[in-house]
Amino acid sequence: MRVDARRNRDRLVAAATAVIAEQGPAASLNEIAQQAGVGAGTLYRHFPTRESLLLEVFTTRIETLCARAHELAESRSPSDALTAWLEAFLQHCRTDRGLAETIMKAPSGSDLNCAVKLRTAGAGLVARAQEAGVVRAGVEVEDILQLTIGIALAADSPARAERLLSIAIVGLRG
Amino acid sequence: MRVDARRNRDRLVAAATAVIAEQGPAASLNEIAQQAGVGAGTLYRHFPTRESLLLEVFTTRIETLCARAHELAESRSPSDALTAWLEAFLQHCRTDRGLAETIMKAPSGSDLNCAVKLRTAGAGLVARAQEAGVVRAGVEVEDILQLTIGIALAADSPARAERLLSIAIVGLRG
DNA sequence: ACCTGAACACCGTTCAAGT
DNA sequence: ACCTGAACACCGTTCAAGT
Repeated sequence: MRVDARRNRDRLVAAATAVIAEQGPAASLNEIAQQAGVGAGTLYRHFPTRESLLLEVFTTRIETLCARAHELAESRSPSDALTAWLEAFLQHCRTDRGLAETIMKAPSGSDLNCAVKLRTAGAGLVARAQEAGVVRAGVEVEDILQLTIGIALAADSPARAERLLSIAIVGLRG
Repeated sequence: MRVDARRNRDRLVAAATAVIAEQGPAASLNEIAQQAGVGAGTLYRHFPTRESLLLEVFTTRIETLCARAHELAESRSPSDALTAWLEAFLQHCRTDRGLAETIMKAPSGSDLNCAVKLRTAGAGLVARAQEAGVVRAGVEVEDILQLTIGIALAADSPARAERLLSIAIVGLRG
């Protein structure tokens, strides 16, 4: 990769992070390119779809969540660890609607590994919770993630989101 | 209301129904106006926001759901009635993403009475279910509707949606 | 190889001009 | 009173032309 290409890519991600934080995940791609000091075509070469750009922007946040999963697995009971992690995930999805929507729409066989990482991190917590009998057998990580994302998208207030998540968690026990 | 105004309004709703069925709730308003044989300005006079047009289009469907609530309340047990109604609601939201999103975004104090009607119809079923001990006290209709809408929005397949709803219903019992 | 930026076909929304 | 439709400022996306 040529040095100027690398530099342009970095600038695009930085600009996208700033603009998306302001305008949300539907932010204008032209504006992102302009703010990065780059032609529109360059943005499209580096990121052929909007989703690919969004996933790049969210990578840091997703990695934070994965790290949190490992911390919780070591420091808390199976039940507490899963609950705390889902609450953290819910917060992220709510402060960043783009995160929720992007993960939701990412095809399950996606080669974009950050969504995969998230599923893997969650799977550990879920398995522990199932062994402890807090989550009934047959429930998949994917079920739990989608349920949490749905709550993040549909809840009309933070308090409601918390409440719906706790209802969902009770439901997981069977 | 002048007769031509009335006629234009009807044509707009008919055109919107057709176009939205094809293109989803983000369908082009210009195209709807054009297909209705009407100027763009006329659409805006009758429906100042996209949401107001969407709610008009969905009114029929929402009334169907309300009627179903009353039928179920008379013919089934409290538990079955609520479950069956939520399944019907889930189906509607999934076949018509616009329905889910529109209801979700409709301000709770909205004067658009179709969303209110839906809440009222649901409230009867929820109250019965609570008396029967199938839904724990403290849960609001609004909680249940938002949870179901969230599931409709986030689930990646019909089978998943069904599964998530049944998890949620278990959670409602407390 | 990589980048630029004008060009294209759209979008929502407004508003002077018509009837 | 109500409607029309051209006009405006956008949008995503492409692609010839440049370095």
